[in-house]
This record gives sequence, C-alpha cells and structure tokens, in this order.
Amino acid sequence: MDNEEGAKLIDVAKLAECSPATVSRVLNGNPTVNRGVRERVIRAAAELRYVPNGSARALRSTRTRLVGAIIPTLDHAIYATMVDALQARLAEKGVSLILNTSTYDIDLEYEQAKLLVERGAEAVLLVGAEHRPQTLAMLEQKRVAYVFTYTSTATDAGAAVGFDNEKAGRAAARYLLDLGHTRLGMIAGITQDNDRAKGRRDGFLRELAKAGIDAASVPVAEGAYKIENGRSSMKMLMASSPRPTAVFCGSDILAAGAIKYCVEAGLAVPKDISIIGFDNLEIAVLTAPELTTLEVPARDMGRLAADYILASPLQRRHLRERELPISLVVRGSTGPGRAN
Amino acid sequence: MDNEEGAKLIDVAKLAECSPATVSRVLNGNPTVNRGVRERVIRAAAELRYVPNGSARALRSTRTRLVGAIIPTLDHAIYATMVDALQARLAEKGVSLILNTSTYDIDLEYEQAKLLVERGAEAVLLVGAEHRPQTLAMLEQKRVAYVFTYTSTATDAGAAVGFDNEKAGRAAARYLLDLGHTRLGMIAGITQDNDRAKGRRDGFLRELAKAGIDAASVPVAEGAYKIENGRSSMKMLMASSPRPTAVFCGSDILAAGAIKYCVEAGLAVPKDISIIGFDNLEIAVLTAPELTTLEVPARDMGRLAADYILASPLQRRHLRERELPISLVVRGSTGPGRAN
DNA sequence: CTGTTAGCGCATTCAT
DNA sequence: ATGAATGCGCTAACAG
Repeated sequence: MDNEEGAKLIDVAKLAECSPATVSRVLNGNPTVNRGVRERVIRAAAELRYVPNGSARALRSTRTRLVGAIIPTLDHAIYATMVDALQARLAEKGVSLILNTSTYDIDLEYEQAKLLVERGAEAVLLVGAEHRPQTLAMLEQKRVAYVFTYTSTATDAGAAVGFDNEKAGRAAARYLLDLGHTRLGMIAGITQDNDRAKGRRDGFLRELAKAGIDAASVPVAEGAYKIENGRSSMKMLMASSPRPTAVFCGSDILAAGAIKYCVEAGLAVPKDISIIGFDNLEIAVLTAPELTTLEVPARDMGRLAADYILASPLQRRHLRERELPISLVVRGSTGPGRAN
Repeated sequence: MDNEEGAKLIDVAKLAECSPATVSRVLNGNPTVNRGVRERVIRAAAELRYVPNGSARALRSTRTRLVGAIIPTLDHAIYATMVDALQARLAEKGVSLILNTSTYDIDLEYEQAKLLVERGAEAVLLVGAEHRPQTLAMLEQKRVAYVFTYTSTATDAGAAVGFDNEKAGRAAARYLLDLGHTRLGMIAGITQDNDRAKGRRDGFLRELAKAGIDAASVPVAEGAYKIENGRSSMKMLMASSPRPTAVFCGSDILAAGAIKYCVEAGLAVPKDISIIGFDNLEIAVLTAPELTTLEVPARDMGRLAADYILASPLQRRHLRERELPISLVVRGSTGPGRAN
C-alpha cells in the first residue's frame, strides 16, 4: 500500500497525523494552518509522492483550472505563436490549455467547443468573430467565458483581443495609393466563414473605392496560406489586364509565393511590381527583396487573451474589447507606382 | 430549473422517465437498452441541452480521455506541425489534448508532466529521449503511458516514434563528403539538454572522423533556431581558417540565416559554399538558391504517436520504437566541393 | 486553528 | 432490460 498506484489525500493525512481537511488546506495554500502542521503535511505528501486527483478536485470545487483554445490550424505560424504565448502565460498560473484545431470549419468548431465545455473549460479562446450562433449560445448558457482574437469586436458576453482587419486592409491600400499606385490587386486568404480574411479584403477594396478605383476593376485571388498558392495566384493576377503594379497579400506566406513567381517570371520587385504582405512572420526577411508587411501582434494577443481569462469577472469588464495597433513594416518589396 | 446553469444526468432521467443508470448507459453507448427508451433519453438530453460533467465521469470511471503533450516551443514550425497532426488524430476519437511548452527546459518539463498527471492525462507525448529521471519515474509510477518523438530509442516503459538523429547527422556528412568537400563546418542548435541536436552534431562529426577529418578541426557554432543566429553563426564560421566549403545546419531556419549571410558577404551558394539544412520546412523553397535539406517527418510523428496513444495496451507492444526514415531533399544550395 | 460531516455528478455493482 | 444503491477523491460548510 506504499508504492501502489498512488497515495490519496487521506493517506497523506494519516501520515501527517492530521485530518484530510487540513491536508486540503495546505494543498490549496490556505494560510490558516500552523507552520508545524503545514510542514508535516508537505513532507508526508512528498514522501508518498502524492499527486492530487484533478477530477475529484474539479468535481468538488467546480474549478477545473482548464482553459480551451480553438484555432484554425497550427500550421500557420501566426496562430502557433499566439498559442505559444497564451500557454506560457496560463502555465505561470497553473492553468492548463486544451488545444483544438478547427481547420477553418466552424461546424467542427462547434463540436470542439462542446467537448471543451464537457471537459470543464472555464474559458475558451476563439479566433475571429464569425462562429455558429449555437457555439456562443452554448458557451453563454454554460457560463464559459470566451475571448475572440484577431478581431476587435466583442459580443455582449464575450471579449475581444485583436485588431480591426478592415482597418488593416485600408491601411495597406492607403500605403500603396500614397506610393502612387493606381492599378492594384489582391491575393486574399480564403474568405468563406472567415471574417478576418473578408475584413482585410473589404477594407482594402473600400479604401481603393474611396480613391476612385472601382472594386470591380481590382482582381482578387483567393488561396489557402501556402507558398504555392501565392505563386499561382500571382501568376493569375499578372495575367489580368491591365496588369496591377501593386498587390496586397493576405499573408506573408502568400506574399512570399508571389515574389517567387515574380522572380521566375522576370518581373522586378518592387520596380515592376510592389508586393505587401500581412503578419510579419519571421520569414518576411527571407525573400529578396525583403517583405514590406503589416505586423500582426500574435504574441501580444495570446498574452492579453490569457490575462483576460485569468482576470476576475470584475476585472474582466475593463479588459473587454482590446484593440491592438497594426503597424506597417516597410522593407524592400514596395516602391513608388509609375505615373500613369 | 430549466434554463439554469445546466441540466444533470438525473434531470435527463426524469424527463425521459427512466433511471439515471439507464441514461448513463445510453450516454456510454451500452447496447443493452431498448430502442424506445434510448430514443427518449436522447431526446430528453437534447431538449435540456444536457452536457455531461467530465470531471464526475472521470472520477467515477478513472478514464479522462485526456492526453498531454510537452514540446519545446510552438515557435518552431516542426513542432507545431507535429502537434497539429497529433491533435487532429486524437480529436477524431474524442480525446482532448493538453498542450505545454517547456522552452527546452527539462526541469520545467518535469513540473508540466506533474500537472498533466494531476489533470489525469492518460498518456503524454514528449520530445526527445533526454528527460529528468524523475519525470519518467513519475509517469511510470502513476501508470501514465508516454511516447518519445524525434528519437527512435524507447525505454522499457515508454515508446518512441521518430528517427535516429545520429544517423541523420551522418547522412548529412556523407552527402557532403561524397560531393567532395573536405573542409566542413556545422551550425548546430543548442545542444544542452537536447539529445536531438547533440545526436545530429555527433553523427555529423563521427562520419567526418571516419573519413579522416578530425572533429577538432571542424568549427561548430551553436544557436537557437532563429534566422539571425544562422546569419551570425555563419559569419563566425566563415571567419575560421581554413574556411569551410560546406556547412550543415541543424535547422532550415539556421540554414536560411546562413544563406542570408552569404548573400550579404558576396559568397556564392553553392559555388563558394554549400549549405545543407534540416527539417524541410515550407520555407526551404524561399531561399535563393533553394535549400538542400533532410526531411523530418513531423506530421507522421504526430499521427503515429496518436495511434500509439489510442491503441490498447496490448496493441501498443507492437508499436513501440517506430523508426521513420529521414530523406534527403536535394535542391540548389549544395554543390561539388573543389578538389584540394 | 483544526476536525467532522456531507455530497459534487456520475458509472458501476448488484439486484430484479 | 432496467433500477437502487454505493462511492470515486476531494473541498466546503460548519463546529469546536
């Protein structure tokens, strides 16, 4: 009965010659326990290699110290980085993270949210603001806090830590317009069920429209975030007429593919064609020329989402709807548009 | 008492006019329940929006359907990809993944493993074979299965799904040697507490030694997996004399930085200097020239580790120690060494 | 400051 | 095929 499967709290109590309740108090950092007893308990627990049973704890206390996150994929570095920061911050406070990837499928997201609720997640991180209504309804009914990331619009019940994708799209357009470009194109991510990609595209087109450039005249390609899709999309755009002199890509990955195509096709970047990316991934410095891009604060979003989750319900009121700045990182892939 | 916080199993039983035991049977797919009753239960559960309490279930049944993974960091795409595959496979079977990043710190890894055991993880995925003895001892004592990845050496109690890093290092050396290079260098990852990085380095040096090249004459730089470290390490290597004509990098990230330095310094790749990477990340095609590299089967490791975890204890015996092949992907960054 | 009592929600005996 | 009873391991009241 010593080196069996595992000692329980009551075994610790016996060895420390006190009641289970006292052991529980020590374990939970309750300060109203005498030094001497506390030390005996700690020693007994160590001796028995006692590991608390989280399920029992959770059942009794209704606190699981479990948080969930549902992201589209870990294959995109921007999400991986956000999760990395989220996890690090949560771990500091002894909170564990259950991770799910939805592969951009909001129906699958619903299933995963349900499982998270079952597991007792006390809060859930979601990406974007576009979700099945029943997903949010369930979270709300079960009193599970949720935070949107990559967006700055919260709901009544949820918070948001992110940025305004529409504004970001407009910023890209404005920058290119200011450089004198008048023939623009875009390689967006896949916009279906994806408010971030849609927001960026719409913002981009809207700003162009304000400058008198009809959206219908702006070629927009769509592709999953793969270098190869950036390449093939760029090829398409360059075949449209009149040919764009500047292209906004919904991700640095796409932009890298786009530049790759230009190199192959003998198009000079930025002389013949300006390319601006999105994310500011580490790889933005690998292309030649290096990528001008809009920086997404992935790590900050992860950390701040964690802060929101870790905050008390009271503090949370002050943390809802946190809009982070998007900054333009100018490198070599953009240049002046030629006068028409 | 209807749209309160949440219905419990007993509420479902009442509405379905049966006993809690029967509801439990239906929920767990026990086939010994009459069609009619089963359907009533299912309807009642749906109507009440019943969500089972995982903690209670786990406490009672000692099955949590929770699995843990401790990886060094999500900032390295190779781990992110592995976790992505792992999670996808586990999710198919309704198993949730608790993710922790150890930042390459095996003491922190121990703490995280302990927390995973507390949470009731039924299995844990670990990276590499180098861990604190107490980490594995704890897992074994608590009967938590574990799988090593990125290595092919299992322990008595644990499994391994991965490849032989030493062999991979030797393969890189052999390839460069066969190209005729005699002055070699290496940019390794950080080898402290890291058997993968060490294995690659040692294998590389050993193969060179076999070819009569003294390890002491081979400059080896170390750096975390950042482009900038690849750049600065390459600068150092190029300053050593005699200058290497071929460099093996412990990651494509380092290799990309190394190429970056060469471009800046006016060194032609592969004419003046051959560079071989490791991982075959998506970015391997972004450098100019594209990277010759050894491909790490990240996605396969995640999927196969999941298969191991999901297998029954019996089946597991057949799945221990799975060595996956490492393949060389030849692109443009390597070329023949000049005759001395 | 510490012990006693009770029960969290469910799955599992054991009956029937 | 179904129901009644029991207790998983722990923490929260409440005493003392």
